[in-house]
Amino acid sequence: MPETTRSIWSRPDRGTRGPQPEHSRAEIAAAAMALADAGGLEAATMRAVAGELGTAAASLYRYLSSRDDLLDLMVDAALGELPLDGPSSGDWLEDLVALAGRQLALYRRHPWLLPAAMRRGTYGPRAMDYFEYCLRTMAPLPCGTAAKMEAVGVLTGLVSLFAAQPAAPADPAGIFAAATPQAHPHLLAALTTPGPPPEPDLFDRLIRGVLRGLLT
Amino acid sequence: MPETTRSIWSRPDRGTRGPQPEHSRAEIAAAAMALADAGGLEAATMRAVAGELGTAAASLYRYLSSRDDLLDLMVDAALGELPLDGPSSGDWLEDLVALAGRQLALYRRHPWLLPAAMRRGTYGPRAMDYFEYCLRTMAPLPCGTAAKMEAVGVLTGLVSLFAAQPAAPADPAGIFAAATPQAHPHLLAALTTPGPPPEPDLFDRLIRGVLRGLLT
DNA sequence: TAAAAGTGCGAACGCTGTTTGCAGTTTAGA
DNA sequence: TCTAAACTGCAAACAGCGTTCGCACTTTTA
Repeated sequence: MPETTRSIWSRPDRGTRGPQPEHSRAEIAAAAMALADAGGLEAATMRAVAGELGTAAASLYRYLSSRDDLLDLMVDAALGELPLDGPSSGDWLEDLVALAGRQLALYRRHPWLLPAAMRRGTYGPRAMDYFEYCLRTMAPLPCGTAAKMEAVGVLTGLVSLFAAQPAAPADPAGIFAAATPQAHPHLLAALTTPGPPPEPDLFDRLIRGVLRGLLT
Repeated sequence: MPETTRSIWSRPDRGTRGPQPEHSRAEIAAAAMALADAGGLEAATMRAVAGELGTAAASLYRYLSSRDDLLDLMVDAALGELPLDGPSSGDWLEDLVALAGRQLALYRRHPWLLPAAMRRGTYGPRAMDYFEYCLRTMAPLPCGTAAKMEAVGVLTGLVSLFAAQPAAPADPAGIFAAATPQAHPHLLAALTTPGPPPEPDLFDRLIRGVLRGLLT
């Protein structure tokens, strides 16, 4: 058995001795992503992934040492869909805001990505490319590196925050069904008052404001 | 069997007919919280909670219709530890910043609370008290109610963001162990450059700035 | 050519949430 | 007062999960 070191990224994907493996980490990750896209993260069971690949569950443990490894692989593969090689606008703030938008779209496209990425193991190669891109974009700024890393953390955190909310908010009257006029007068008033709809570009405004406040 | 309606909050905790139940929802939630505090959320299994109460796993289904109900109960009970009856300072911003600080401490005290609260079912009574408190605090502001609800969402989101990060950040050199000088020069430079430590009151500053920007 | 290392996998293990069926208990209505 | 309905507690089982074991087979190394 392959010695079970900390993360899958520090293990070679295969040895040199035995027969050529019939599958690859990328193939396994792709099969698991397809299952999770269709039925959520809990649909990507070891047995289901193996079935998708035409093999048996136990065989997956030749490629992974645990299901956590599978989730790490899925997160990394999904991050690979985030384009980082577009042309730079020359404005660091515009580039970061655009990146956040693409990242939010990615999280919306793969709803399983947020819970899978939150069980923070070590970062995979794609996550390191992401950090590298952010730091390169912020290179001209005179801030310290600690502040920049903090800013990246807040950036991804804000994306996660918006990704956790559904794109179209559910009916609040249903969610707060048990609100009582005695105990929750303000809440009930807020639910019944129509009021103007919120501005739709909250995400961009928030990202811009927070990054500007953090880095200048 | 109790008809399995949407959430546990819309079901009566017991009928009027049979013998008096030997336990209560509050007792069950307390036992589950103790287990989760000690061994994480996955330690609060139905069997373990039942064992803590000196009963059998199947008996819990007289009080809950699923484990999701148990988690809803735990989240609500934990939110009950958040004091909302303190004196108001008269300054809405100060009150909300103080609330955020107490909330962050709560999430740190119960690390299982964040993942448990993120699987958004409907809100429990304690969550509605929380919303009510926020809206009451923001009552003097001239903003629309939609903007205020948005601000509350961003507030709890920022708390979640900081709660997800460990209090003492882990060694970055270990997390980014696979960074290579060719592909990640900025990242490696950021890791080796000592630089000044980040200011410790990032949380308060961020909350204050975001709320001010969102509500004025 | 023998040994070492790797691969695929059927079968099992321990654990999980949940359901079923039954015996005992309390209340509601005639 | 008495029967029927509703409720409680729970042993036992079920289906599914991640994971391990042992074995036959294949490829590379020395």
